[in-house]
Amino acid sequence: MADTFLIVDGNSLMHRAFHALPLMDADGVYTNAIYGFLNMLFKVIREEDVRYIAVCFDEHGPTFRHTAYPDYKAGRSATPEELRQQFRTIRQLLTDMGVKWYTLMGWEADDLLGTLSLKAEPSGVRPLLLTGDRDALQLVDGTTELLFTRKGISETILFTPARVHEEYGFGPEQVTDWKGLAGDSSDNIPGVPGVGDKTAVKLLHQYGTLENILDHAGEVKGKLGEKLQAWQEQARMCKELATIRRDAPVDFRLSDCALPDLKNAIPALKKLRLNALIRRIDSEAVSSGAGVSVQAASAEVAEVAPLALLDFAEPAAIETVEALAAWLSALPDAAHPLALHIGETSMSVAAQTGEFAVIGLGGDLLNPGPNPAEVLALLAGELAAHPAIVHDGKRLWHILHKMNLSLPEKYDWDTMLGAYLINPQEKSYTYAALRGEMPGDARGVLSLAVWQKEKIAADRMLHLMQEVEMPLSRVLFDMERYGFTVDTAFLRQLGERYISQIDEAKAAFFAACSAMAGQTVKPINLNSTQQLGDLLFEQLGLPHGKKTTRGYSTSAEVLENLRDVAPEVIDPLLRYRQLTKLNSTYIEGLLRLTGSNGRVHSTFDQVATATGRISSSEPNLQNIPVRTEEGREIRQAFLPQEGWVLLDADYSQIELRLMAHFSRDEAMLDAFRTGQDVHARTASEIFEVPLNEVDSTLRSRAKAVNFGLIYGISAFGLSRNTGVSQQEARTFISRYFDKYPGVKRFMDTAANDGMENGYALTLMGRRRYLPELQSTNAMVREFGKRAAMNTPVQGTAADIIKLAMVRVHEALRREGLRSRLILQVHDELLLECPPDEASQAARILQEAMESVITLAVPLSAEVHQGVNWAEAK
DNA sequence: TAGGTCACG
DNA sequence: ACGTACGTGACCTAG
Repeated sequence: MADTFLIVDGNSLMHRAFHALPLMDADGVYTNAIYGFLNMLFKVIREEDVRYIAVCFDEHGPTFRHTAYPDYKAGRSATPEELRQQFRTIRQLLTDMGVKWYTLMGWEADDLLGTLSLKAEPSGVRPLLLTGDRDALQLVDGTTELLFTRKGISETILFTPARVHEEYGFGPEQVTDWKGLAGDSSDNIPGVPGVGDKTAVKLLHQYGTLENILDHAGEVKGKLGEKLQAWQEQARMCKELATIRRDAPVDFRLSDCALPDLKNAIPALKKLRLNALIRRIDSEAVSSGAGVSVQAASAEVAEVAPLALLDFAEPAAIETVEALAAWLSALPDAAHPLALHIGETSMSVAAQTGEFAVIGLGGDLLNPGPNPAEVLALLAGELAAHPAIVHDGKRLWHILHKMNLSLPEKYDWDTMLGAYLINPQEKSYTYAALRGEMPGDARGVLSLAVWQKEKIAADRMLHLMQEVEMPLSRVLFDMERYGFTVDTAFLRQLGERYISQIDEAKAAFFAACSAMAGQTVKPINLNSTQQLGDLLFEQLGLPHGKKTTRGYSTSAEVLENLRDVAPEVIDPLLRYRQLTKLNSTYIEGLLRLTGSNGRVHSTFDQVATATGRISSSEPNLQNIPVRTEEGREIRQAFLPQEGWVLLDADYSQIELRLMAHFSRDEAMLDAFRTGQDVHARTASEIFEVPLNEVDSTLRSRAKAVNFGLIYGISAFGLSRNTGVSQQEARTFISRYFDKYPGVKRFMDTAANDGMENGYALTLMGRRRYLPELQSTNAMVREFGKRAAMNTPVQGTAADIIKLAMVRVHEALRREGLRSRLILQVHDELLLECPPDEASQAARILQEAMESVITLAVPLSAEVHQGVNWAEAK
């Protein structure tokens, strides 16, 4: 095998390292880019068995590209000083090490890569390019390969011509054609306006080269064709700008590039305090993991339970129900909390005063142990009087209720809910998973509870625990118990209709495929994305977009883009997808879970989400269709108890109101205080048109911006979700922040607080740890920032509706009503009520929801009544 | 069991 | 900077 000649794009790698790693410094001198660069270099040198090496840098000053196109790279932000100084240092370091580096006035590093790889070819070496710049993919051919850095700089991917094809759907020789069409915003190369990556790939598939596309622009239908014609000069120029030159006048001798002894760098690395790198050179362990770990000193991380067990008396081993009764009667007075634990083969009880008993339930035929039902009845009787300490109260309430036993009067602590508040992102909240070294009995539960109480008080969540989460578990217990009536006959009828339409869609799809292929295509399992991808993209040759780990993506988003190419194939397929989803999840799934009483009893999981929301499962009643007319029909099957009515109340814009509250942004506060249509108002502000001239397009764009804010906005996300270009999205966002500076401040503060504290907080003090903010991977850190911005908003909305549920539940009982809460869908509550109670219940509901907390803007809830869920919306 | 897809707020 | 909107659960296929 030929010797490897590693040719490095120093600019690209330094930039990538700089942005991927947190700023590190040695006495005020920044080192993160240098560290990342060398780390990657050492890793590749070892893994690829490098024999020759050269590093290329840009040289400041105009290049031939600027001469051809004065705006080249104009939009790019200036290199920050923290990076510029590292560029100076790295050149010196490379010189010290004896690593050959190249730079040439008027030429970019890419061009040097192209030139060196070409010049080296005759020596019979294997040129291997190392870069994070996609342009360089055009240099890949039979001899030259390319290592592309990914995920910041922590990974590389090796490109051969075949791999380029696989990844992008076109070959190295088409890279420049692609750039000519789609442009490159980072270099300020415009391409053809309105043509993005996907359209460009589609065109290249059809016509091969840019020139051929432009020659046939007349055949391309619609707006796209017009644009191609109008912008053909620009496209040609962009292609030229993107073309890497391979004829730079450099003085190159392979022998200059022989790999030197890396130890030469040690003194300089010492000065920069890059000890980890020195160790790697020393030990020759220039190896695995370019990953670096840097911990922020002050950021807190989630704590785990301590091991300390409280003092207990020797366990009383109890074997008979009579003995248990005697033991219980000797317990201290009812003011003391009592912990109860139900195990597989035993039950145990522990008092805060130190008493502890275990009752084995087992035994055998000759010596039968106590009957679990009798034991539980005794314990429940005792527990009813004492404040109860339990793990997963809701589950216990179900057990007691099924056995017709009374529930504890006072609820002192729930270790499952405690563990959730301490850290809402544990994998599992079973007692077995949480107890650590604690015994698996009531002593352990009690000890854990005592520790948690202290911890939660210190974290200022006692109120959230005692006034929100614990009372809520009783409310959820009732909701699960009551269930929701389902009209099974109606569902079955709807299902039959779906099935016949599914058959039609399927037939239409295969007919269209056969017509397109010119022969009968073999039927496939339409539910298999693999088989479907093969049919669409291999057999029919449709242009494919994104790829997934297993093959081609066939998501609705991808299919939507193929509609103008082959509507007769795509439309029935989308229809098939929609109908099978409705039928299998919402018709068959729901029917399977409907009990003989005609009701479904969902489970509400109080410890499932990172933000404080509850989740619903078996069935999930929080994702019943509503957005499309056809899906919405399913809601007609959800009924109140016979003869009753449904009330549906939802918070209006609760998350945006919270954004207004947190940010105290004047314009936003004003919108809510004066009861304006917020999205219209936003549109009027950012598009600078009078309120009465905001049309539906502007309003819906503004609405998307508002949504984006709640999610921790990014231009990419906004563009992908609305179809506007990334450039436009950027403009919308910056105009938004100009008009709503308070919101901008809030977002920045949220991200900063998260970084400093290590967690995000809601209004009621719920916390979510964000270890992602300490990651060395820039992408992971960005995610952490968005979560830091979103969690206070989503989490506070969750706090608020939870408290409202507790209040509504209480108020209904206090007023002696039979009306009851049966469902929560994040910002919406559903009640079923006897008709004569409906108006009173509606008042209670609205009043409780709106008065739960006082914010800087009013909370508003709208209540509707109906005979089914569709009608009550 | 994991990944892809799609239903909801 | 080469990836990306936040939070969920159910169904299906493929290994």
